[in-house]
Amino acid sequence: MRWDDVNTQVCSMARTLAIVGDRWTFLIIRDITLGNRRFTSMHKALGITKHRLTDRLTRLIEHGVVYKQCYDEARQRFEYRLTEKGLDLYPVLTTIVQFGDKWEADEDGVPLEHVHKACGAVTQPYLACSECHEPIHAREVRAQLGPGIRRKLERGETFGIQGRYYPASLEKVKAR
Amino acid sequence: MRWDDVNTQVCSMARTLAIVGDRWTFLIIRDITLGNRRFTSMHKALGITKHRLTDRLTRLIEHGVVYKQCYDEARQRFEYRLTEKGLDLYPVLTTIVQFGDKWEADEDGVPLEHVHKACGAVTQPYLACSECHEPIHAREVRAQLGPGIRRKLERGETFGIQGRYYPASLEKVKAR
DNA sequence: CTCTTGGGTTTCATTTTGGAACCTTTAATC
DNA sequence: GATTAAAGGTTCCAAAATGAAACCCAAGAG
Repeated sequence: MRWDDVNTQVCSMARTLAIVGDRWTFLIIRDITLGNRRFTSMHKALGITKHRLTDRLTRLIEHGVVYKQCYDEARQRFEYRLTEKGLDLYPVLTTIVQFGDKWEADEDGVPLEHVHKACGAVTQPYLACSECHEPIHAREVRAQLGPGIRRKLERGETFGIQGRYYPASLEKVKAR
Repeated sequence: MRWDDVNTQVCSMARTLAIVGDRWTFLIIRDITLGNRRFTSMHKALGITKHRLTDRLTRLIEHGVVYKQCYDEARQRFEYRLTEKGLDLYPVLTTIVQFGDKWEADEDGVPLEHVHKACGAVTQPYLACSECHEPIHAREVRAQLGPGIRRKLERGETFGIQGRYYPASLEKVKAR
C-alpha cells in the first residue's frame, strides 16, 4: 500500500500518522512549541532542507495544525504557530520526549526539564484514566470495537485492507 | 542533515524518533500491542511490504523495543513481542490515537474504545502532572535546560547542529 | 548602489519505498 | 511418494521521497 492511502484506514492512529507520521514533522512541531517559529530559524536549527520544510509546513497548514501569522507587513514575513488542533498534539510530543528521557539519555542526564507552571515543580507527566484518575499502563487496557467500526459492520460495509477491517487483530479483540 | 544523523542531537525527541519516527513503525507496534504478532499477518493487515516489515522489525529488535519469540521449534516460527522498553511506548501510542479520535474520526464515531481493566470504564487517558496530579496542558508547561545540556555547556563542549546546541530556541529558554 | 536577510523555488543526484517474483523448509493432502 | 500450501523471508527493479546546492526576489541597512 502506498503511504498516501494509509489514512483511508478506519484507524485513528493511521489517520494521525498521515498528518504527522514522517521523519521531520514532530521535530518541527516541537520547535514551534519551544518558540522557534520562523522559517529560516527552523531550517538552520533542525538541519532540514528548505524544500522539505516548505513542504511539511504547507501540509501542516492544510491539516489545520499550524497557521501562518504575519509579523512584518512590509516585508511579508511570517511566523508559524500552532492552532488549537496543533496544541492537542502536545501530549504526543511529551510522551515521545519522556520515552527518550528514560531510555535514550546519555550519562549527563536529560536534555530538557519541564516545569508545570501551575505547581512550579519539574514534572514528568504520566497518563491517567479519565474515569478513575489512576495511572494507566499498557497491560491494564483492553481495546474493543467502537462505534466507528461497529456501525460500518452493522451496515454491512466492507472497509480496511482487502475487505478485512482494521486493525487486523480485531477478530481476536471481538472474541475476547 | 541526513536523517541517520538525527539521533546525534542532544534531544530526547530526536533520539526517540530515530527509533520509531518513520512511516510504519508506530503501526507495527500498535498491531503487536493489539495481539497481531506474526510476520505474514502483519504484512497482510498493514499493507506494508515484506521487505519493509523485515527491515523495521530488525531495527526495533536492535533498539531493544521488540523481541522475537519462537512458537514452533520444528518450523522455526516466531512471534514478535514488545520488551519492557517497547511497552513504555504505550503512552505515545495512546496519545496519538486520542488525537485521531478527537480530530480525525468520521461521523460514525471512534474506531476503537479502550477499557481500563482496573476500573472497568471506557477511558480516554489524559496527561497528569507527576507532582500535583492535576491535568497538564500545552500552555501550562515551560521548558528549561536539563543536566544533559547544562553539563555539556559547563564543560565547554560544542554540540548540536553547527555548534549551536539544540533545540535552537534554547537561548530564549535560557533567557526566560 | 551594493550587501544582507528572510523566505522561498528549482534542479539534480541519492535514498527509501513499493510491488512483484522468487526461495526454502516443514506439513498437509491426494 | 509426489504435490501443494503456508510461513517467513530475500532479490530485483521502478517509482517516489529526500538532501544538497544553487538560484531568486523584495526590503532594509550601510
